[in-house]
Amino acid sequence: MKYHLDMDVTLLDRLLQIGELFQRDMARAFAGTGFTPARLRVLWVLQHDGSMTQQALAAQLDVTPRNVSGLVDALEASGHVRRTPHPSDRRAVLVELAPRTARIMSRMQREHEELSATLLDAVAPADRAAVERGIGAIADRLAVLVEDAEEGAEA
Amino acid sequence: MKYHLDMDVTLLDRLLQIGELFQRDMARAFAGTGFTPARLRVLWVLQHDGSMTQQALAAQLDVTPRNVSGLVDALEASGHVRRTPHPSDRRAVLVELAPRTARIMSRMQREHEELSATLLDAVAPADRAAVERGIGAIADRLAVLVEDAEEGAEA
DNA sequence: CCAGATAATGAAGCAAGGTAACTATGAAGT
DNA sequence: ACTTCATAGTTACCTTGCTTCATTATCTGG
Repeated sequence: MKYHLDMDVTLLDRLLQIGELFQRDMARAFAGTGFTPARLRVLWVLQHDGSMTQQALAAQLDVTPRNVSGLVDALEASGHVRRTPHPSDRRAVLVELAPRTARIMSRMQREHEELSATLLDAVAPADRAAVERGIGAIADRLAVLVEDAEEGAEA
Repeated sequence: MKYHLDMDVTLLDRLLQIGELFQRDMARAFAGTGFTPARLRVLWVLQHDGSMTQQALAAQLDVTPRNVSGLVDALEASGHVRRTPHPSDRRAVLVELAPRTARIMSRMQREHEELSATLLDAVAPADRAAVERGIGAIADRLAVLVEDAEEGAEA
């Protein structure tokens, strides 16, 4: 009841639809858990790259350090993350995932891979290789276009 | 500097990357114009389906009527939209696109189609048909999965 | 050893988007 | 006619994510 698939559906329409569906599903899956998108990104980076200082987190997430403070505050209050003193720099803290949360993230990673397989399974076998190549090519092309646009906007 | 494309990049990773790139580009393109995603969706629906009441807009956009009020407030203040009295219901107002904004939306539609063509152009010619079929199949499968999940969550 | 950079936080604020409770109007049944 | 109920919008308030500016504590290089 939300997609007007009547006429002229472009490739881009479909890709946007996919993006929107992902967002909707994320929002539903984490509703009421206290996991917001920004907080999930923090957890994701910690899972992927291990403990790090808030400065490093800010750089990875491309947000201000002040912001990371707030996000880590929330995650620490809910027990998903711990602040431990940095071994060699008493100004800094190391943010690390709580073991329980690390397990949650691993499970999410697994579900992520399963979903990927399920989606590929929806594609006709003869088309799969082409789809994987094609989506990669589209992502790369789009990355270049967006980067160029951003550089142009700075000037 | 934000995508870790090192190992094990799944199809889903690529699709998520594409979604994120779109969002980034949208955010950049409309920064400073007062067009936010929610407001753009309002304009899009008005362009596509013509003038309607705020209730109808709320239903189309799947947001609360209150929210539509705020969005229309902002769009009216910037002159992109007009509120006119409903001819037969004095409670309701009809929201209509300003002509100038309708032209802007048409231009966006054209750019949208151009971008779609550009992205398809990045795909090897021999893969194009398969990619179009495949992305359609993925979008459909994902739509079913998300809807099922939402129904399951209600129960 | 001190001048300046750096890590984190406190205080305040902004824009976007959301819900809940309220007012005004319409519609339907007796 | 009039009571009841549904509907259209809006006023008030909350949360999230993010920002800037100022402050404290610590590190580092001349």
